[in-house]
Amino acid sequence: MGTTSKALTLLDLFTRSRPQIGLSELARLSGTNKATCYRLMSELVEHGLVEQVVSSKEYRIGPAVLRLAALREATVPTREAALPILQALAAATGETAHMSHLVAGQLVTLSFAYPAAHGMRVMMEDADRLPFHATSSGHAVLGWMEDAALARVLEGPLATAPGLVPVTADDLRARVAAARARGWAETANTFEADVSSFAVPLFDAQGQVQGALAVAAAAPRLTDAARITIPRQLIAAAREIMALWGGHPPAELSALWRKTEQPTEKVQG
Amino acid sequence: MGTTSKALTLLDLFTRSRPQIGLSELARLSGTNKATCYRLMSELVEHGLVEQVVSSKEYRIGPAVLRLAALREATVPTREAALPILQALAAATGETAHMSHLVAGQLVTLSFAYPAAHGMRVMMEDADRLPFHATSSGHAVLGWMEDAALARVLEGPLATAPGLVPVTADDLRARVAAARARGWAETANTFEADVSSFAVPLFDAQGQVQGALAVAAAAPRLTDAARITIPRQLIAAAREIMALWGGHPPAELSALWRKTEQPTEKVQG
DNA sequence: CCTGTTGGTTTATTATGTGAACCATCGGTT
DNA sequence: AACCGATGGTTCACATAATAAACCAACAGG
Repeated sequence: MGTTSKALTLLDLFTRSRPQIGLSELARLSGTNKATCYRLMSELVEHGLVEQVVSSKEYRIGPAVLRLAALREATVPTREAALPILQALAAATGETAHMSHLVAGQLVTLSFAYPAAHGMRVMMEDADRLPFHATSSGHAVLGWMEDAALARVLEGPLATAPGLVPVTADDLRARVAAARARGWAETANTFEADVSSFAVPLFDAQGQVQGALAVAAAAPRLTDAARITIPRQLIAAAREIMALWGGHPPAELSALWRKTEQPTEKVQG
Repeated sequence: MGTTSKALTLLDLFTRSRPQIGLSELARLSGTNKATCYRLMSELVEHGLVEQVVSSKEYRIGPAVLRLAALREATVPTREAALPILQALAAATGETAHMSHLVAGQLVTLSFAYPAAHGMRVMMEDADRLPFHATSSGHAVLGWMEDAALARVLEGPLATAPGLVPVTADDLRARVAAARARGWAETANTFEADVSSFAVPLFDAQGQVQGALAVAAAAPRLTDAARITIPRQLIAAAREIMALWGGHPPAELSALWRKTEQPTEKVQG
C-alpha cells in the first residue's frame, strides 16, 4: 500500500461517533506504528486536513476540507442541488428523506431532510457511513453494482444492533435480489428500531450507481397506503435528482419503475 | 518533502478558476514527474478525495471531501454557526460580508453573505484563496501573526490586477502596521475595482489568529458615515463570532476596539 | 514509588517512491 | 495518408523516503 493511502486511511477513522482521536489510539486503530502514524498525521496537519486540539493533543478533521468541499460543490453540485428535492420528498411522504453517495466503496449519507408534519421523526446524521447489509439504501445500490460488491459485503460482518432483525448471508442475497427485481428496496428494524426504510438507487451519466435515495419511516405509523405511495414518490424524486446530474437509470430499472408508477396498466408485449 | 505532502499539494492546485486538471498539466503545475503524479492521483482517487471525469480523463475534487466537511462542521461548527451573524452584518451594512479562515498558511474565504438592500453587490466566491498583500482581510490577519508571516508574504509576488492600485513592499508594511495600530484594516481598489474593503482579525480560544471578518463595499456609494460605522459593525460581529468559538481578541486589540466603538469617550489613565 | 498510560523522538534497515524513457491514442495540419 | 504535438498511461533501475523497535519525558492512579 502506498504511503499516501495510509495517510488517507487515517482520515477514514474519524467518524461521527469518534470525531477526535489521540495518537496512540489512532496507531492502534489503524494498525500502523506510532512513529509512522505521527509522521503521517503531521503531514496532514501541515496541510490543514487535520488539526490538533491544543489542550488534549487529540487530532480532528481540519478546516482545509471546507475549502475542498466548497470547491467540490461548485464543480459538481450534487448535494446542494438535490436538497430541495429531498425536502419536497420529506414533505410529501411526511417522513425523513436522505440521500447517500457511494464514495470509495462506502455508502455515506450526505444530505437529509425532515418532514414538518410529525412530531416524531427518524433522525439522521450526515457524514455517517451506512452498512450495506442492514439498510435499504445498501440493498438498493448492491442490486445494481457488480456482483463483486455483494461478495465483498458478504465477506464482512453482517451484524445488526441487539434487538434488531438479524441478517444472514442468504437473507442479504435474497434482499438484494428482491431490491433489483422490484426496483426499490425495503427494510424494517434492521438498522434502527421501529424504522421502516425504502430506497432506490441513483445513477450518473455513465449509468453507474452513485448512491441511493431513501425514506426512513416511523414503523408504528406506516400505513398500507404509505407502503405503496412511498416507493412511487421515491422514484419520482430519484428521477428529478438524476435529471439534475444528467444521469439516468438503466433500461431494465426504468421499466420496473414505470410499472410501479402505473400499477393498473398491464405490460403489453 | 514527504510523499503524503506531495499528494496533498496536488489537491491545492484545484481552485475555483481551475476546477479540473488533466494529468500532464497537473504534473507541470506541481513540478512533479508525470509517473509520480499519476500514482499519487490514483491513490487520491482510490479514497474518493479526487475523481476522474470519464469523458475527458481530467481530475477533479471527489465526493469524499463532502463527508469530511460535514464531519468537520459537526465537530467544529465554525462556518455554519457564524453564517447568521454574517448575514446580519451584510444586512446592517448593506454590503457584502465575508469570513475567511487561515488554513495551512493561506487565507480562504469560506462563507459570505449578501445584503438584500442594493441591486449592486460585491460578489464573492467561496473556496477561493485571498492574497494577503492585496486584501483588507490579509492585512488584518498579518497584523496579528508572527513577523515571519509578513516576511513570507514580502518574499512572494505583490502584484495587483492591471488598473488597480499597486502595492509595494513598504506600502504593505505600512498597511499591516496601520491595521494593527487601528484594530481594523481598510483597502480600496487593490483586489477588485471600485471595491473598498474593511476587515478585522478573528481569534480562537488560544488567542491565535484564525481568520478575518470583512465587509466589501461598493466604493461609489461608500459614504463618510459608512466609513465610520462599518468598522464598528465589523467589530461587533467579530465579537459575536468569537463568542461562538470560545475565542477572544488579545488585550491590546480589545482596547483598540473599545476605542473604536466609543469614539467620544476619552481614554482615562 | 511503581506501573501503565500518554505524545513525541531517534536509529539502522529496507521498502517505497522516483524520473527518464517509452507506448498507444487522439485531433488537427499539411 | 503521413505527420506532428499533444495527451494518459506504463516500465524499470536506482535512490530517496518510510518504517519499526526502542527509547524518553510527562502525567495519572494505586
